[in-house]
Amino acid sequence: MARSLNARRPATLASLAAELGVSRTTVSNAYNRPDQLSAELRKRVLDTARRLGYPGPDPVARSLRTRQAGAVGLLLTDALAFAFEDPGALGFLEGLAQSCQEAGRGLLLVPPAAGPAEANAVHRAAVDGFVVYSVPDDDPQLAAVLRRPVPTVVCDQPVVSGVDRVAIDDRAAMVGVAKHVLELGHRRVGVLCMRLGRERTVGLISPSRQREAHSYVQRARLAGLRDAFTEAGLVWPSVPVVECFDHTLADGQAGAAALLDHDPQLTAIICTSDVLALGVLAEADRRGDVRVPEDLTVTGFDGIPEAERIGLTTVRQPMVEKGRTAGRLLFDHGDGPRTVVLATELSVGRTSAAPRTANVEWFSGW
Amino acid sequence: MARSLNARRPATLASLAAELGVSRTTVSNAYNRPDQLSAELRKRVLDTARRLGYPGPDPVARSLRTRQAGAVGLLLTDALAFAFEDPGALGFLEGLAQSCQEAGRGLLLVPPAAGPAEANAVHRAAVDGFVVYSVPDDDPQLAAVLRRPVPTVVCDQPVVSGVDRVAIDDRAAMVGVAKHVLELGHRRVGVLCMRLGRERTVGLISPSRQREAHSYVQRARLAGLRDAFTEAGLVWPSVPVVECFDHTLADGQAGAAALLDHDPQLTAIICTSDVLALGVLAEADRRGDVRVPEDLTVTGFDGIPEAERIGLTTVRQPMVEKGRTAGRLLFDHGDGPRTVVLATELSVGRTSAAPRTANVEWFSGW
DNA sequence: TTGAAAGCGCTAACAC
DNA sequence: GTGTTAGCGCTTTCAA
Repeated sequence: MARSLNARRPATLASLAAELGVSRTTVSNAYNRPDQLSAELRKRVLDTARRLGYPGPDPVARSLRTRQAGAVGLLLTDALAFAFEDPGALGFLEGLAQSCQEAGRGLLLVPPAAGPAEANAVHRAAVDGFVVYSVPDDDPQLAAVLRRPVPTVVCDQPVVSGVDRVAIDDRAAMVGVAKHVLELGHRRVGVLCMRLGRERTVGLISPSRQREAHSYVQRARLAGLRDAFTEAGLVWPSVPVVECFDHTLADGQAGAAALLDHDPQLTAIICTSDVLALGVLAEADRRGDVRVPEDLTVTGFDGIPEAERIGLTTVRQPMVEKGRTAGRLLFDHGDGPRTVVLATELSVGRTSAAPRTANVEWFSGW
Repeated sequence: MARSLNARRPATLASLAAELGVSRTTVSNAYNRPDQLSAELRKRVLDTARRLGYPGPDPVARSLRTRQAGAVGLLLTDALAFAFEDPGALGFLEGLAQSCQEAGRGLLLVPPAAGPAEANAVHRAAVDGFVVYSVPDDDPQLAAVLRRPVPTVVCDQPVVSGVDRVAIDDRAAMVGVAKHVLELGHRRVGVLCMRLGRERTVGLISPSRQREAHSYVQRARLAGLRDAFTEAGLVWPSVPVVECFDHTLADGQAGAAALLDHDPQLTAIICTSDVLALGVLAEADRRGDVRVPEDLTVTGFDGIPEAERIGLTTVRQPMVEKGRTAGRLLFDHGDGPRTVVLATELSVGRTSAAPRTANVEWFSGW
């Protein structure tokens, strides 16, 4: 691509104007304001342009002048490809793409940082605004975005002052899941969560690591569990929590194995995502002697299509709507920074039931 | 967003230089060529920048100067969201995103045309190159891309002179499917294909419409069927072909219904995509009295994950690899225009079998 | 090391 | 309806 990158444009607006013996304004108008010149002159301009191989006004030069890029930048966790494998991210992308299309804006997927901070792709992105989707709190690219003087919308992230935000109430939703599980009578419960920080962690994690998680969403969901468990009289630090590094079924399965090896008596595993929950189901299936929900209750979070299909007990959240809302906030830039909190819904499926040795009597309810 | 779009930058490279009492070159070097000035001066520049709220060199101005945008444009059929709903497009996108990420380039999804040709988003895209994925031959956006003086790669499209291309041999692959079905003994076969043109068509279509299809891929696949059927002694124009407008399971199901209503004696339905084939399976299931493969053989094309899972007979094509190759062609711009044809593989699954009243005897083989 | 000068290609006021 | 003037903000020779 190198050579073509530096290729001279075959013709410019100025050279076209010279060829035609008119001013540059006239040529510019031929493209941008057809009503500002005679149809006949316009045709002559366009014809000559074609003859000279002039492809129309250079987009970059035009952007510099008009201060509009006609595109929004999207910042995602990790690899770009991550977004295409994660059903949740995919829904978000779909919604955002819809908004962009309606607004006639392009959607620029910004590649992750690689190398020195100064070379960050965020600094090179020619965009009118950014959407930041679920990146760690301490992500340097997020910091770079916030420094750029363009409107920004964050999604599934903590509040940033002066920036629009769209989210769900992760914490409350997780409280709902916990209550559901506890009300069924479960007392020996394990938890599977997604990556909390940059480092690859294996096995059980401590409450302090939970609190210090760099992922806002995971932190909030775990906090919801902690609150509900504590309120029910359970000792949260004694609840086994396993962190998965990759957000894949395979990692969820490995996490489930760790959890079940740690305490074979567990009657329920609560997951902070559906993908992980699918991994738990796979592990239960592999073990053979663990039937769901008879022997093990499994819950997820997100409401991805696959979860819906198999009847996973989970929290449905409107992923597509989230993306669409992010776009809307960006394009209908209102007065001050706003936060839109979307509704979620507990969806009780076929993967949760009372434990076999349920002893619901000594649970007094909420 | 309007206000912020026109917002003045809080500071520019020039104002920073003035404030510091140095030249603009020095400030520019502080960002782009750290080795060209003392570490101490550089620090002073960067500190002052932070204090003044200077976010670093403006990406658009820099692009104008360097003639590099640091991004690749992607042109897709129809709606942007299509990319995230269609499993094939998704795989392609994933592969392309990988290439872009490795090359440190952004990936700009160009919104579809809406309105006058002059307002086409292709003309506004600040990119160093384009990838065009499976758009109709007569797409005005494609024409606009080809006029832009940047390298371009087309994928699943006809050859365009002077432009790199990545594809599979759709026709040969479909000949393979047809042979498979014919060798099983099927003679009453129906065909389900994707959209051939811009207009919404319903029901059976004529051979002439097939030949005049604006979708290269569909044209090639149908041609493969025609060739194989003809070679086997069947009369192609008598083979019912139904066109689906939307590439969805629902449309595939409706198409299957049309086909089965037209000829209840069909023993096989060949589809030009897996998604459509899944629709056929759904319709067979709905009818109850049509079992697959006992009563009906169904084949797809693409090898999407869902097809793999249920054991659909189909043609596997490397979608992700296709995307990655497109990126590679763009970034390692070689000598002349090149075409890369990727290999495909017939995958015989559980949805194809001999017809119940098979009369294989009078078929002499190939 | 640093600075001065030149211009990337275009559009928006404003005058004619 | 058309032209003139003045930059948008930056990088890059080249000279000091």
